Amino acid sequence: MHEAVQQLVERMALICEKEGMPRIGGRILGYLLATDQTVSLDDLAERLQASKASVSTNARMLEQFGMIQRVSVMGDRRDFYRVEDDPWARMLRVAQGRWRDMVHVFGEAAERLPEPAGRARVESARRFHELLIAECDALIERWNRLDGAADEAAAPGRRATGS
Amino acid sequence: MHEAVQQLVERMALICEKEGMPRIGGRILGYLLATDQTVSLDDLAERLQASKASVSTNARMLEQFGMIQRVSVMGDRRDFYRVEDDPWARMLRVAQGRWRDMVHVFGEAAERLPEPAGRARVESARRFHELLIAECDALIERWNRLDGAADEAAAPGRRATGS
DNA sequence: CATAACGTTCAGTATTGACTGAACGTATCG
DNA sequence: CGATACGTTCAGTCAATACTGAACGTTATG
Repeated sequence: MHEAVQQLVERMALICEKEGMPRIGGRILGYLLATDQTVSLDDLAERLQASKASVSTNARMLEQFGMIQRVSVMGDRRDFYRVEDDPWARMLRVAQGRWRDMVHVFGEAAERLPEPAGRARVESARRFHELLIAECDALIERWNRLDGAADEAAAPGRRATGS
Repeated sequence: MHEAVQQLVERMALICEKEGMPRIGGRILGYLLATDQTVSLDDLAERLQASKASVSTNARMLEQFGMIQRVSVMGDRRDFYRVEDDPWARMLRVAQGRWRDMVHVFGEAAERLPEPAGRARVESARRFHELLIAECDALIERWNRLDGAADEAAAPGRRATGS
């Protein structure tokens, strides 16, 4: 395994761990970002030196987050994985969901808290997260324009299909 | 302790835990959001049913994140804590720091990865996070305007100092 | 100067949860 | 229909870490 790939894998492992998700999830994401082929579950387990069980669980979690994609190949019973077309925008969508929960929590608290100042503060927190959600929509839209333009300039007609 | 306060405290505990920080940190933040007084370390420990050691550690962590503020009172040797004026914008600043790290990681990988498609993907990830950082600045600025306006409308000249 | 009231640090404990290996269910092939 | 090759689930293990109680250093106070 190429040294730069390995470095990215390990760094993504630590980054993802800091964000609260399991270390192996970061390794999978890092490896799939680096390679252009769709990789089978067994291959992932072997390359990342992890058990099939762990890779299976974490890959499905990443799929849930919309960051990687399970792809089936005709004539092959194995599952293959590749990174999603735009994993980061999808990641933001997940974050938006969490913020929506916080909006709900703050909204409820803003109505029921005993102290007026506390209510005002929590109401402010609610508005902040609502703004966050709205701005994220705008950000994603802007990113789609930027990203599409840059990719076309760099490599017209991309999306290599791997193996 | 008022039921709504307790509910907010526990929900913030779970939210913060999900984000990867200790549960008691969330409790402290929730309680300080709800109450308008500056609270001593002992009081926090008693109200949240936690040890002084734990509260001390987590309070300093929250202070590091810029979400709460340690305030000293003349004639009193105790430390008091209150929530920062705008904890959420400060939270975003911390997130920006993490994204800057990711920009660095992706930038390095984009130069060294063996496969061209991988390089393009990682370079795209780098650009995305740079956009994220830039947009956050704009968001914070917009929030400052919105928040100031709304607060003035609701309670001209607030920032009650508590006990 | 001794005592008391702080906050912090540290060793120890307990709990969480990530990870593994084996068993399982299922589909494909001979 | 048996055998094989998958992915998933589950019980068990292990490491990380949140949390606690006690000891410590420090500052005020009688």
